[in-house]
Amino acid sequence: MGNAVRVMVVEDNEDLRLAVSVELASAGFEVDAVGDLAAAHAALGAGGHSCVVFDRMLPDGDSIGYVHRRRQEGWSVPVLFLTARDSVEDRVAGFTHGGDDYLVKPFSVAELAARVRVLCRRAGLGRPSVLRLADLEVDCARREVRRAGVLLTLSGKEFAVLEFLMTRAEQVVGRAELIEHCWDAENDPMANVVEAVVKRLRGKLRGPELIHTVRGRGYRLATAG
Amino acid sequence: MGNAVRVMVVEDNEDLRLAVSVELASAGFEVDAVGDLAAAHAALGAGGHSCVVFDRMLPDGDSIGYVHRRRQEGWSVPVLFLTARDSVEDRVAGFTHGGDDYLVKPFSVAELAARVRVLCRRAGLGRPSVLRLADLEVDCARREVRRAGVLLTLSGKEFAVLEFLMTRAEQVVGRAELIEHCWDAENDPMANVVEAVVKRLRGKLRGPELIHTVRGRGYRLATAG
DNA sequence: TCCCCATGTCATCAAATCCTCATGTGTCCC
DNA sequence: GGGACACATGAGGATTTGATGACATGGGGA
Repeated sequence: MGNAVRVMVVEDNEDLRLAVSVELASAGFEVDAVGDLAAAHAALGAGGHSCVVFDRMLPDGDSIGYVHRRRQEGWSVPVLFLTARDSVEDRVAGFTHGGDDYLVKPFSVAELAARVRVLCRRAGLGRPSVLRLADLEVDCARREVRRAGVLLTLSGKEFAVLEFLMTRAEQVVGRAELIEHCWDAENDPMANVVEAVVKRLRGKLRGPELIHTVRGRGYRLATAG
Repeated sequence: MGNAVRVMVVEDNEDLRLAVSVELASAGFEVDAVGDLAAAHAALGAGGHSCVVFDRMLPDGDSIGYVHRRRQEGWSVPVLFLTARDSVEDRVAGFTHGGDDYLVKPFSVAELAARVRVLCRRAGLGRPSVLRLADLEVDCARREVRRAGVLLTLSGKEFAVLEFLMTRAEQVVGRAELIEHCWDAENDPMANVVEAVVKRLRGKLRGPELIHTVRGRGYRLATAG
């Protein structure tokens, strides 16, 4: 979800880029993939990546030089180089120029995923993803909810419903949609489960009402009218 | 010479052991070299090593199993495996069992030195060997835990679980994740092993509760909330 | 070898959670 | 005003989940 660890892949060969991206994504990473140094530089500027996988040779330059320069500016995101060369000098060069690891082509994507995991662990884990509305904060990663700064303790269902309403803030969410997303696909609850949960939620979300009911259509999370 | 970085080499082939030792020594490391797991275990007991180079197969056992077991006890010194095998599964297995890097024979001693340097740097800069949360201190290197300054004696499992929770402080850690990291890969989800260990931990960690259970999701180490 | 302690297992307890039902309240349309 | 409808509310009970204590087992050290 929102708080996945984010990884950048810089590789000009499209097939390889795709294969690597797919593997890393299926390993649970959030992946950005670009084809040259210029694009990488632009995307990295925003920050937020826990690790970067660089092909050594790119259409607009050698990535080792790029990394070396950025290291001198204090850039510290872990880097893994993919290199076609197999000479020892090259390997050592990669390390001494700010690389944290390298992999020689051809390599296994599974192995790449394992190495990236190690590097990311080292870099610390991803940033919190927190949804906000008025004085309400929903931290999806930590499963925490705060209203006006105070921590609320919600049950699983309560959190699930609130989180879903939050992702659809300002929109009307129907009962069917809510059931579909927050309940297991089997239950055909005749009873008013949703109303019950919403009531408990309202009880815990003290303060100005945020969950508005739209008669005949569902609920809507919003600050005002 | 007193404060040189200290490295352990565990390799049964004498020629190779000598070659590696000489190279690492000339690279500025202080080197201890032994030929089997038993000797390694004895020498490692004293602590003080920043990195260990393990041959995969040793006369008295497979070093991967050894490292995996020690990781579960909370041992955290970076490890590099030397392996004759070149299959991808073996490589990945090395990582998931607590290895930080590996090298396939035949390898260049210069490259080995480069990798060892990286591992030692990681050990030094990476995470501090003592983790803190409120009045709780977990010294990963010494395997010591203090609460409000008083030393607690924890069993291996207890320490492993606490350390893992500590590295994920403030986050919710699921039972599966816990089992994956602190137990051998087989264990059935039948019994409540985790609950048992957590209970014992709570019993020893006197004072304000630090291990909070998040119903339906797992445990969370935190000061409040 | 024997004992002790760490660890895993089981049975049982306590509590949180969630669903259901019965009923109350408001709204809209005739 | 009176239904019909949609939602709100509150209580009770069933189910799930974690906590706890007792016990079995087994490996390591004295």
